[in-house]
Amino acid sequence: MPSRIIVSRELADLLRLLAHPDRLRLIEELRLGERDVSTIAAALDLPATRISQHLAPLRAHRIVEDRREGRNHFYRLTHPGIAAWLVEALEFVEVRNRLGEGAHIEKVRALWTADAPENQG
Amino acid sequence: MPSRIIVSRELADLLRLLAHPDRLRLIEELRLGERDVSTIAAALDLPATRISQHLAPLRAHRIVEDRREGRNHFYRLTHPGIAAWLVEALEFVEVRNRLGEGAHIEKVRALWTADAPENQG
DNA sequence: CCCATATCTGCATGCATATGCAGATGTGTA
DNA sequence: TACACATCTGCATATGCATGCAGATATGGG
Repeated sequence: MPSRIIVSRELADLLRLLAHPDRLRLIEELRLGERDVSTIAAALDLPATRISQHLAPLRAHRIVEDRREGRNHFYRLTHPGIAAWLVEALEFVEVRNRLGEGAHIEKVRALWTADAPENQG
Repeated sequence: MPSRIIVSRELADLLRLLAHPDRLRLIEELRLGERDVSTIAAALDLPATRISQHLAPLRAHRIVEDRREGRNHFYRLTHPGIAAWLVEALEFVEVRNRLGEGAHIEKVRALWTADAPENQG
């Protein structure tokens, strides 16, 4: 099998893994720094079980790494740059959607780049 | 509904749209320049009907644009930069996969950046 | 040991997507 | 008009993922 096809599969796996609103918000939350499951759950207003379910595949694909401290599991982005990379994708979001929201995309994008990240290396 | 959630939805839609090996190869093919459906089908060794099916959602989300010339429909990337952006994602592909292929990721990545693109601007 | 907390894993249902194929649409040519 | 070519659209089946919930595991305190 040609390498080109292998690459496209791995890339597709990665994209599929990221292609969920909750997981994107989760990654955005981790951009602000290390967080435990309950804290993420509270920030995203979702049950902790759901967060754990989302974290499992992200952990398997090394998108996030975890560290245990007592009963809590702290998660962080393996590649902090992935958050910035995701924001760049807004460039390619359909124009109709941008205008439909009644707000400039730059404003919306600011929501993802604000909040003083701790680990933005 | 908070804008942050809206953004995560749109972004997830985009990622889901791209998260298919054939569509990624299709985009990579278009990076080389404008192509008609049959030419893409031949390059990817897939039936033209399948290519058309993949192009439909890409067209709907303005990832690609089309131009008709006689019986042929020529497609091109709306944002040529999306191809380079996708290549950057290889940075985040699980390390185990990289080593498992027995080849340096840089070599594989070269497959996606070679071939003298016409519209890489 | 018993219990509460924090998180993980497994399972069932429902929904979305991929695929293959048939048929429709549009275009060029005789 | 008839026909071939290029592409699109619609439909049926199968597969995969999301969700919600129950139960399992691990840790800390009494």
